This record gives sequence, structure tokens and C-alpha cells, in this order.
Amino acid sequence: MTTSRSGPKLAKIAETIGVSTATVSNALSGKGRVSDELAARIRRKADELGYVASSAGRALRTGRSGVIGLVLPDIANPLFPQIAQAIEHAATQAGYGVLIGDSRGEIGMQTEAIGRLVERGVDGMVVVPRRGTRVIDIDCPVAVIDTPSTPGNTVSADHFGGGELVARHLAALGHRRVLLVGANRESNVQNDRLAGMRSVSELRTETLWLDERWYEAGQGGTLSLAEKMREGFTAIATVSDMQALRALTELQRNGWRIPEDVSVTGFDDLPWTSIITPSLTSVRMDMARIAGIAIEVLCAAILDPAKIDQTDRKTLRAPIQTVAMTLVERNSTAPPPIRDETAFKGELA
Amino acid sequence: MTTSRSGPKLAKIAETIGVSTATVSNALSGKGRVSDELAARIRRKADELGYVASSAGRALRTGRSGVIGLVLPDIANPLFPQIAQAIEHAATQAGYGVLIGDSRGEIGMQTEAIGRLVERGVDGMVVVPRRGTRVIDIDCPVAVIDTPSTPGNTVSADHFGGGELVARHLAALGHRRVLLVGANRESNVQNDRLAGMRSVSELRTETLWLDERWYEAGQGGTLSLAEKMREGFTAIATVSDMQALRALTELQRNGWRIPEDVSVTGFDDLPWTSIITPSLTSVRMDMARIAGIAIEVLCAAILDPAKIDQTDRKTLRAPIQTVAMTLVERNSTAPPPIRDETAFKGELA
DNA sequence: TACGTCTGATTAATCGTTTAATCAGACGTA
DNA sequence: TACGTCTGATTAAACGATTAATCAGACGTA
Repeated sequence: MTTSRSGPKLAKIAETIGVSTATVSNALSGKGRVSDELAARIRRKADELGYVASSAGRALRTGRSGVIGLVLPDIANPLFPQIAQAIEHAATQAGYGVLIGDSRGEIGMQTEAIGRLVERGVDGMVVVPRRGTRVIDIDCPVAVIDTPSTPGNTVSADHFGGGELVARHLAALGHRRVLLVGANRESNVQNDRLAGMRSVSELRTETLWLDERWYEAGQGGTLSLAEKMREGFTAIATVSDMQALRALTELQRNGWRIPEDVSVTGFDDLPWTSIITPSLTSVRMDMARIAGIAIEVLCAAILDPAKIDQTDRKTLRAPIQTVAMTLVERNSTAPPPIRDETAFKGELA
Repeated sequence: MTTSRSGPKLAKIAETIGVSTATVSNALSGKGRVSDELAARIRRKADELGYVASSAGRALRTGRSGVIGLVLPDIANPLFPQIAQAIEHAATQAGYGVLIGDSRGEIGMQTEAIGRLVERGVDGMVVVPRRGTRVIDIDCPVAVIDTPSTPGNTVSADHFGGGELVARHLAALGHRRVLLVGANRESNVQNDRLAGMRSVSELRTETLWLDERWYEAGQGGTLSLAEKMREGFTAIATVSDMQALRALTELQRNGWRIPEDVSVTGFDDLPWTSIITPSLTSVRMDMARIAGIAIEVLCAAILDPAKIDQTDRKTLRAPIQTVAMTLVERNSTAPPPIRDETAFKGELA
């Protein structure tokens, strides 16, 4: 009742005040030449009437929608909230809206989701590609968040460095035999994390791919970590918190004490890492920073299309940026049990 | 090179074929009167040129943007992915795009996020309100997903019924003394779930609010469940998986066996419930169905504004719908230990 | 032949904003 | 007085689609 459903238009304000629409537009955007006094009067009238600019009108005229797309491999991914929140925040700061696109399920969905966003007229998009997927040419600027080793990547966390961090932490505690746990061989991110872990020379590692165990034993299958422990491993470094949780609860259930008997580490610092007992040592990525850079690069490309790499794909021509990860030490890591250390030393001699 | 950056316009197609833009528009939308032969020719030309309609142009003319907003209390909420995915999917099916709005942090953020979406010209929005917040009048159709007891609610899971489900399950297993764990007294959802649990008369319950313990003991504080166990509780029914995980790991760490010594249940069926040991008995809501209904009602209101309740707020005038929850029985629940049952019987006599 | 009807297509207005081009004065200066 | 300059505002043309109104023929019928 108070404010009519379809708000007042620019012309309405112009009319009631007695000036041209151009002047109103200028006053509101602060662009043209309008006397301060009149500008103030217009602004006052505008929000007195509850004026809201028509985004369609503006978009049509300017050719920019003020909206960017966010494409995610699988929205149900537990890491997604962090990413979406960070991107949404950074985009809002930059004056953009965020349209989501879910590319779950079949691999073709990613292309399809991207297509839908383009149809909706996004000015650019941020893509977190599916594992092993490459983003194909898109008719607008695209910032890719994956991992430095992925071709076409724009910005990402230093997954390799994160792996190193974990491994060094375990090494410093005295661990020498560490069981690495991965989930998906095709994931660039996971491979980079594992490579980082393996790069720490003090450690003797072995990698357990969960996917294999998974299929062997069925979904409910356990990791059968007990035998690994007997082989002399004193720590388990996983490539994600989910797997760490899996390992931690399985070990605990079978009577192992964490971290006294065995240390466990995760990756990503999901929301529950601090509330479990023992709380989980993990590695966090600075999503706010990553999102900020992604949006910044993207906006630059939107404003200056020359920054788009024409020769290759429509990916951004900008230095690839890598953001350091940080180790979050909690209670799931500690020095290895004496027994094992002795055994290991004996083995060396 | 092949397709110019700014795609061909409607007029371009009209020109190359030699007809009017109106005819092209009609042919593509299938609305006006166009001969089949010509329509086919136009369509062929259109996607030969890779024509993509300008959403701005269309939105301006039709007054509808084809985009709806999704406002969430806190994107970082672990339940968020499910919601977002379901809404995105349902909206896509209905031909709408989804613009996200995060109302994290201060309470005023919700209103602000909503405002931003309205400015962006959404045709309607789905709001999952903050705890205890009420959605104030918005200048477009709004579907609210919260809980049936919330005024203005449009559709939601039957949280009360879910609570009943858990409680009955425990009662059927033989439990009589159950410790209820909540996290936030202001949450309508949590209160409904707890009320449902308490409604099962076979159970004697007591409620532990996590927020109190939390502040008393600091963030790292444990739930001190050991003493509760000694008081004769044989099961812990929480109001969310997060708290169930918290309880489960704490008990396990202190040597209790789950489910042999004590049963634990969660709520929401988060992605990790099935991979922990023991896997967690939880209650799942049918988000796909809820989202489907929300979008359906919303679309109806968008197409027929008469469905908007003008007298009250701009909420939808539609029967409130409630979607049943389903119990997911896993390995964290079992009959109570003999010892306790005996003790309880003795207590009764 | 004249008239109504139906079909297939066109004309032209419109949605609401932005912005380049223009204009009317005022003012200072030569 | 005449001329350039500067300021504050206006004019009018887009932007790209949709759609009501109109029109030209073809055809059937009285």
C-alpha cells in the first residue's frame, strides 16, 4: 500500500521535482554536472519515494548486468559453504551479485551450468572445476580456482605447501613413518597436497587411496588401519577432514588413543574440527583472500576486456596467484609413542 | 573470432533472413503466428549464429528477470549445501536462476541482504530466516522455509515429527532415560525437534542446552557427559549431527562404547554421518521435496500476484505445507546395556 | 461482386536507464 | 561590445527484446 508494488521510476522523480530524467540519473550516480543543492534535493526525494533503480533498464543500457556466476563442482561438497560465502562477500563488496550454478552429477553438467549462467547475462564467472576437468572456452571472463598445477588456474591455495606444512609438523613431533590417505586419484588438489607431504624428506610415507578400499569393502567398509599401525606407522595424514574423521573415529572405536597412540591430521578445517574430541589438527586455506583475488582479477577483466587471453581460451591473462595455507594445530597430533620410536631406531641401525 | 564477443542481436537474425524482428521473436518463443516452415528456418539460423537472447532486454520489456533470490542465515552452516543444491535444482527446472544472499553476522544483515536482492530485480525469493527472526515486509513474493510453528512459514520439514521419530526409535529399543541436547534456545527448529522428542511418553527426558555449557567452560569445554551417564541416562538425542558428533567423540575418547554403553542420535543427516565409526543414526529431511514446493508456490505467486497476502506482510497466501522427515537408522543406536535397564527398573519399584 | 474470416507477417510503441551532444546563461576578459 | 569559457541543465538517441494493433492477401460464401 505505502510503496506501490512496482516502485516509482526515474521519470517519476524527475517529474515531481521538475527536472529532466538525465539530471536525476546524474544526481543519483554522481556523474554528470549537477549543482550540489539540486543533487541533494533529488537524492532526498528519491529515497523518500523509496526509489530502486531498475537493474534491467540499467543492464540494457550499460551492457553489464552487475552479476557474476559461481560454478561449483558439487554444491553438496562440505567445503562449499566457505567458498560460496567468501565469494559472495567479495562480490558484494565489489558491487556484484552472485548467481549460483551447480554442476553436480554428470560431467556435462558443468558445461551446461556455465551455459545457463551465460544466458542469464553474467558479466563474468568464478569456476571451481570438477576434478580433472578443464574449463572450455566461455564467452565471458572466467576466474578459475583450483590448484596451481592446473592449467588455466587463476588463483588458489598453495595445496603443495599445505601438505608440506602438515608433514613438517609431524616430522618435528618425531614421526618418521606416516600413512598418507587420499580419496580420488584424479583430483589435482589432492595430488598436490600429497606431493607436498612426500616432499618432506625426514618422512617415510606410503599412500592409501581410499577409493580402492572403498570399492573393495563396500561403502560401509572400514579403512583397516589396525594392520597399518602394526606395520609401524605412527601418524595418519589425510587429504581432507572427512577422511581424517573417518580414520579418527575408526581408530578410537577400536581402542586406539589419539594422539597418544597415533596422530591424525586433516585438511580444510571444516566447521566441526574444533568440536570433536580430540580436536583435529588441520590445514586451513584463506578463502577470504582467495575469493578476494579471484573477484579482483575478474572485475579487472570485466572492465578491461583486453585482459582476456584471446589466443588461448577466454581465461584471464593475469599472473597466477597462490595463497599460503596455515596449519591449525589441535589435539589430534602429538609425539609418537616411545615404543614405536625405539622400534624405528632399531630398524635403522 | 568465430562468434563475435557481443553475440548477434535479434535484429541481426531478422535482417539476414529478411523478416521483421517481431517474427523472429515469435518464432523463437513460439507465441505469435508464424508458419512452421519459416519458424524452423529462423530457429536454425539462430543457433547457427549462436544467438543468446539478451536477458536485460527481455527483463526490461516483460518486467520479470527470471531470477529468484535465496537468502540463508549463515552460508557457512553445514546444512547449507543441501538447501542450496535443492533450491538451485528446483529453480533451474522452473526456468529460474538463483541469486544468493548471505545474511551472516549481525542480525541486520538479513534485511540488508534481502534489500540487495530486491535491487537486483529478483522476481521472488526463498528465505531461510535466522534463528528467531521474522521476515519483514519485502517488495516481492517470498517463500519462507523454517518450521511449521514459525508465523509466516511457507513450507518446511516436520521437525516435531522428526523428534518423535527419534524418540520412538529409542523407546522401541528399550531406552527410558534420554538426555536431550540442544544448542540454541531461540531456534524454532530446535525447539520443535525437542518438543517432538518430549512428546513420546515412554521416555523420561532432561534437556541440556549446549550454549550454557559452552560459555561456562569456554569453547573447548567438553559436555561432561560422564556424570550424566552415571545418573542413568542410556541415550543421548541431540538436535543436530554436529552435537551428536561432539558427544560421540567425547564419549568414545573417554572409553565409552557406542552403541553398547550409550546410544547417540543426530539430526539432518550431514554427509559424514555414514562414514564415521560407528555410523550415526540421524533424521533426514526431504530437501528436494521442500525446495520443490517452495519454488512451486513461489512461481505461482510470481505469475499471479493476487496470491500475495496484501493484508499482512507480502508473504504467500498458500496452505502451509509440512514435509515428513525420515529416520535413518545406523550403528550408533542399540538397546541400552542390561546393567542400566536393571538399575532403572529397580528405581521404579 | 462484395463481404467477412482467417492466416502469416509487419509496424511501431514500450520497458527504464544512461550518456553523448547540445544549449542557455553567467561571467570574465580583451 | 564581442568573444571564449565555464556551469548547470536538457534533448534525444540508444540498449534489445516483447506485443498489441494493424495490414495484405487468400479463400469461402452469399
